[in-house]
Amino acid sequence: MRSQDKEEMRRIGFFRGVDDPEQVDAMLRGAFLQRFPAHVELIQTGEPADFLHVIVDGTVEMFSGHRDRETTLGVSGPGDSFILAAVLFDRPYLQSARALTAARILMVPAEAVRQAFAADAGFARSVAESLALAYRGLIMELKNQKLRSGLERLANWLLAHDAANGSKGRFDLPFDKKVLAARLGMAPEVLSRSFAALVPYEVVVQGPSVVIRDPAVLRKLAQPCTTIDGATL
Amino acid sequence: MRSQDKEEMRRIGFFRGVDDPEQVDAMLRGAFLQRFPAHVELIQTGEPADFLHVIVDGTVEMFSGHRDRETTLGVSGPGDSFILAAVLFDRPYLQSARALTAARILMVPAEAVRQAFAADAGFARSVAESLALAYRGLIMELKNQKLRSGLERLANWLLAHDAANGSKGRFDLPFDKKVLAARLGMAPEVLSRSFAALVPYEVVVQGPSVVIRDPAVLRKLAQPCTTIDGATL
DNA sequence: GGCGCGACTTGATAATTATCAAGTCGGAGG
DNA sequence: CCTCCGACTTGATAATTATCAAGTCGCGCC
Repeated sequence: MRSQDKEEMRRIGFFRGVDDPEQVDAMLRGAFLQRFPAHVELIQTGEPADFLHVIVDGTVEMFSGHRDRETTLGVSGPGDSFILAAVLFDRPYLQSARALTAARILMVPAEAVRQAFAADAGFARSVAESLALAYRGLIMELKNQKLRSGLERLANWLLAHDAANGSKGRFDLPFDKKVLAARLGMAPEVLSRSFAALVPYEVVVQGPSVVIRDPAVLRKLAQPCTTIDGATL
Repeated sequence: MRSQDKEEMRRIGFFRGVDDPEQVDAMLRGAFLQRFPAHVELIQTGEPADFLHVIVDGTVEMFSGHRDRETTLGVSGPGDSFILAAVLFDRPYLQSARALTAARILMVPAEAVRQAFAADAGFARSVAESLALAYRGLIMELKNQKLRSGLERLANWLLAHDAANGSKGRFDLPFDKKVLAARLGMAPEVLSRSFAALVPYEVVVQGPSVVIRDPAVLRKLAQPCTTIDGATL
């Protein structure tokens, strides 16, 4: 890793909680900062967790398949990492990852992460906090999946995405509809029909462009709830 | 808490990773060891996380509702706790808990847990490991829910439960079928029909008694997979 | 011991979602 | 600039699941 890249990596959020800067250097010593084009698979389900991947730039889709089906478990961005739990226990990945856009990924050797975890209390706490946040997100997602219909999930996703982007009532979908469908747990055809079903609720879609003309009406259908949709921290 | 109870509580698995025994004493100082009868709701979704609950004896159902639906997110037993993530961040519970059997629950004040987390590196690591384990369990559960049909989930649950109980090919369901249905993400009527659908796969059910006459046949339908069903550690 | 309530099963129907097929359109690569 | 491939939409049908209703059975409480 180039000196100037190392300088930049020292400052990323992932290392912020580390007490001893020497631990950050130890983790960076064997690390790679890799640039990937879109569509590349970064890790695969079932593979041993040799690296912790930290997203510096770009968007990554976490997904997995079983038999002839595939689903998207989450979409991650800068500051997120994958997969801490697999690295901590030195167990195979339970998910695959694919770059949705061009991405820069810091790949930290798993052993170095475990050593820092064992040696640095601040880092251990930081890891615990990341895992707690991820855990809460998954509980919300599982509730979303089990307690709501596909249409409700879409409506709530639209409202949450709008809120996270300044509540302007209009935005472009950040990724393909195929990915959004998988993320919401439905087939692409069903997402298409769900968007059509939202027309009476003043939602206008043209390609990736979405306009929510009357959020209050959509909210009536969606019935958002902080324990499923809320910001976790 | 009685002296002898305190002695017993010092030794539970939850405190095993703590470096400084004084931290365990500090957590136990304001703690309660409470006995609850079956059916009692121990915590409710949306409530502030004032205590960390550790199950000493008994079985607890983690569940949540939305609008007029309810689902079971997990069933926990001795050694498990709830809910670490809420306590760490001092955020409301995202799940409710109900005793399925009579239970003894150690209730540790949340503030004391946070103080020990900040002060004791061994405890912080132990918390991180618990959260990592729980996280992996949830990923498997979300995959189970999104990638399999209800019948497949039941078949895999039966095989996993049998394997966890000595692979004798016969066992009694550990809780009501209503709870199992909710746990698997289906209505009780659908569970009933799913059991009936398993008759051609040599599964015999009488009340809570289940016999798996030919595990190989059931496995053919279930298609178990370590990244969805496997033991996590 | 009897009564009442909730778990469970079964039947019927509605709703939701998946799958298959066919066609359009846009973007990427040659 | 043209061609090809994949995303997306629309139509049709199958599969899965939810919901409602009604009846049975077992357990707990009085």
